[in-house]
Amino acid sequence: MPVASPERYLAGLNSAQREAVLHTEGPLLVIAGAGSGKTRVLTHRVAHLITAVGVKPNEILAITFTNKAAGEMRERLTTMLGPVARAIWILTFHAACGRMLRSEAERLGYKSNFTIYDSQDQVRLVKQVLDDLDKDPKRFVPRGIHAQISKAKNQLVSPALYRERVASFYDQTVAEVYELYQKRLHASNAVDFDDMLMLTVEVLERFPEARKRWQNAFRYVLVDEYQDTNHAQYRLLQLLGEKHQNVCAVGDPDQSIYAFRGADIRNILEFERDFPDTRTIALEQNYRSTNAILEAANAVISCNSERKEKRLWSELGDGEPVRVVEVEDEHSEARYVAAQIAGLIDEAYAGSEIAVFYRMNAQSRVIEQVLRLQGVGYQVIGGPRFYERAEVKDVIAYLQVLDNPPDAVSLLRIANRPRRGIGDTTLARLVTYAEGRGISLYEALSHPQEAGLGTAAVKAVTGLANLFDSLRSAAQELEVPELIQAVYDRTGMIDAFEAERTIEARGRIENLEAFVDGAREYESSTEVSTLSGFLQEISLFSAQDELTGESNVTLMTIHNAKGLEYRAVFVVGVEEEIFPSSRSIEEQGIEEERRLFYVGLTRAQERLTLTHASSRLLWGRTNSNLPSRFLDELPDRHVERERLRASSWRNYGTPAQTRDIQPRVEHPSLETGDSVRHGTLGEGVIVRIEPGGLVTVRFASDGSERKLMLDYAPLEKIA
DNA sequence: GGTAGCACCAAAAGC
DNA sequence: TGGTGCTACC
Repeated sequence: MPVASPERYLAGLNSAQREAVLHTEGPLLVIAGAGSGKTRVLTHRVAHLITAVGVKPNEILAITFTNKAAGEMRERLTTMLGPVARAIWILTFHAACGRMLRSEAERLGYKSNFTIYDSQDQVRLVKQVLDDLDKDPKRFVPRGIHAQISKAKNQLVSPALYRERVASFYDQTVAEVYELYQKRLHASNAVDFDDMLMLTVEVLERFPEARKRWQNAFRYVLVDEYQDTNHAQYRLLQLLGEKHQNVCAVGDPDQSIYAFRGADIRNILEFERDFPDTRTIALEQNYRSTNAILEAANAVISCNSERKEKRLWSELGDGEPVRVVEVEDEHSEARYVAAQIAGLIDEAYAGSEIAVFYRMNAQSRVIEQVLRLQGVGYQVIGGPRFYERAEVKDVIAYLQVLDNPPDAVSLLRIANRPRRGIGDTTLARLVTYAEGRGISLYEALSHPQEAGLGTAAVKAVTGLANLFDSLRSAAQELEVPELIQAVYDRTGMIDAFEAERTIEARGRIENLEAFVDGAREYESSTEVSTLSGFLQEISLFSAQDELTGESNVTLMTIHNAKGLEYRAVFVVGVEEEIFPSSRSIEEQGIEEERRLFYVGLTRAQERLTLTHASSRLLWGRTNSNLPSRFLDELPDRHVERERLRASSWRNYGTPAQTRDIQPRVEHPSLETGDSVRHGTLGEGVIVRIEPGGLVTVRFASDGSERKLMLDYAPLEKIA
């Protein structure tokens, strides 16, 4: 069994890191620059608390934002400490709140097996409520209203408080919707994602016994990515840390990029004010990138005024200069990036060590096209998540109704899926009837006649009620995977997809099968397998762990890239209106945009290339964008700027040119160092040959370097 | 009650 | 340009 000894684990740390590990008592703020070994500090600190300070594992609460981060931390601690690591509370904000809330749910009138609604469910519920209140859905867009409600909850604004603060007619409507929305959730024994935080805070604030219980439970609290916390999360930490004051926040204000979803950078900037006698430690030594890359990043971020001064440095040498390349349009940009990637792979970079970042998902398409054409393996991170797929959500909705029958949103979702003749009219009647009688929609299913339904509808609804009866008794006897199978069989979901006979339906069936596999995994990984337990687990799970790509080049938005690193990074579309985005320019969000750019730059270990196009087709329109202002903020040192000649690129990478079999053959007769003669430019020397038939020639006449396409340039070798 | 076709709109995304 | 959500029609 691996046991960490202080000598061993302290030896691998620099002095700032060591101090952060050893300063165990009282509030601690660790400003951790990109690549400065933040996770190392967190894990070592926990190990130190347990092995040297003698803290019990279950007295430590380590909070992250993502399941992935929590999983990684647990894994590393298991390596260091062995099985005791299992008892530490290493959880996401939501999972931690979920645990506390389940055991305190009764205080707020919920049952502990409450259902958790994701954002899709939330919007559906808002829609229903708007409908019931007879609001014009054009004036009051469900998504927009939901955003308001979510924002209010993040700020711990209850429906009552919201109503007090109403400042416009629109607000007035939101207040009405918010109130009814919250009542509906409660009636369904359901909470939404935002409630998990807000209600946990409410329990801790309103019930002193609960507050004492959890304050005593956690002697030490650690939070990762503190710069991304919103007000509710901030308040939660205050409450939990109030007694022991052993709150350790780790984060980097320069990497705060989630204001748009409620994160408040002031939480980290004002931590020292909020927790008196805070010790602050800055980690500035970077173990990831060359100095060329860090100097570029430092120069850009220093243009922000809302920050804590910090300067990253590394011992990894200057490295290759950062390259800024101007291309003609998004197609030549894609071809250029593809050619460069091919070159890196020739230089023995693995595909998985290379990434392409963009500001918005829509930019990935062109890049994907060219990479496919070039035969370069790639994976795109982002896009629809497994558990958000419609068919998967359908099964989950069935399971949720079985587990928690009052859950009306789930019941409405699957009442007519697959089609069984229960339309909107029928459902509306049932809903009205249920409300009139003060019963749940589920109970109303057993009284179709009383609800005033026609003969056909009565038959259909009775069929549904019977289906649920049969599934509920199945749920008593079967394990989760078998129960899911029973849902497939008795609802005819799979049959319905099979009848479609389309590729799309095939894919849906595969997803449903994968879902059963997921349930099997759950069953084997837990001691007591229950339906409730399974649902709780998956409702907080979401795929960010698709990042396991083998040898593939990775394509993703910069937001997705946070926390990751690659030997070579390309950032495309570094143009005004794109990056910074037009919205951020209008709304004065440039500082956050600059931080996002900074996050992108600091992902690179060795090579960093930034491209911008002089024109670009976006949303059916061609725009000419200026190079991004961020490019002007780069230093001259270690930065190389070049412009690709349009003509050399026009046809590169198009199907006729594609070398399918041997995509990267070099021109056989030329090597670096060869002398060549160009038809119009005269004599020169080859300084670089890149795959894709690209050569760089330094011309003797003026010493200038030009990038040329071998296939087109009038070049001949001279002796 | 189901579906085809059209109009509309457009960032980023964790749980 | 491409995906989505609603209206009009079968």
